[in-house]
Amino acid sequence: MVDEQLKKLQRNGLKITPQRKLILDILEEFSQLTGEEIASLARDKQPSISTGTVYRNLKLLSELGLIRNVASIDGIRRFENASVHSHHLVCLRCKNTVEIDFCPMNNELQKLAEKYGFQIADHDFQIRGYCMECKKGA
Amino acid sequence: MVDEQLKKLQRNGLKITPQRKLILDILEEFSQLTGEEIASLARDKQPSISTGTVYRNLKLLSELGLIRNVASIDGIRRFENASVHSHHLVCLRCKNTVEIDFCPMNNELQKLAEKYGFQIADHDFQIRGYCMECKKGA
DNA sequence: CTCAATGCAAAACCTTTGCATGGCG
DNA sequence: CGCCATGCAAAGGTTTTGCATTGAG
Repeated sequence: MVDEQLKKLQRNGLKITPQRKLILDILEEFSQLTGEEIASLARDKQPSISTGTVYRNLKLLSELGLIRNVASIDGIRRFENASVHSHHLVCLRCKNTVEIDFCPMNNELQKLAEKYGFQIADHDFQIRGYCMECKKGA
Repeated sequence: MVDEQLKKLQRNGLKITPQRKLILDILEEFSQLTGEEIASLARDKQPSISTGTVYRNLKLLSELGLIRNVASIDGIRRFENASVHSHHLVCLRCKNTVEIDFCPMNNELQKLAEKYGFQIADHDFQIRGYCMECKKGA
């Protein structure tokens, strides 16, 4: 996992525990996982980990900005590693993601928002479909 | 509400009930509502409506494509009317939305996706922040 | 009339929380 | 060692479901 993440924990007076490492590791490997999925993957590696701990840490890590909730068209809450500002291609089948070097946010859009007196906080852009592997099997 | 929506119900052998009309009406007026909020607004107009009916219909109308789940960074599931392809400015406080005439999807992006062997199904773009009214009060 | 849809209430799910115990710094 | 974090289990909130009844076509 990214060392910076652990340092950020420490800087905030929080402890580095095996459980937190594990969660960060999982979100390093996969993106777009639900709380349940993360808990399940965590249990595979450390059976004693409790669901409460997983959710508590997901919340805490979100607040620290290390991970984030992501948009999802199906309405299901998922998490991803927040180490980069990025937009994704998300595979609807395997849930794997491909980062794309494209951000729709631009000056034109900023001005458009201002025209409505709207103050932008953040944005989200997501492209959903099927990755190369899953396209084959479909 | 949009008459087309009712026809689509009929075309699928489904019935037009006061409850369904009500839900569509509510999502005509407001966007970005949670299931609970919709149920609550529905109860205001028709106290006898049951939560089960609301959720059953939200699911059914989603499957028909009349409404859709929307992305939300806070992980909370919301619904909106699917009558138009649109992108929004969403106010984080009052939940009102402003439609913007801007779609990030373009040829460049299509090609980028193809480069990864990715087959695009749909996409979602959302700008969050504060509307004119809520900005004042903040 | 008939079958789909509703209301009601219980169940299922996911997430959060209180409390005693354990373990990182 | 002290205090934060964990595990456990119970509580909370939202969504789903079974069943008898109602009502749209």
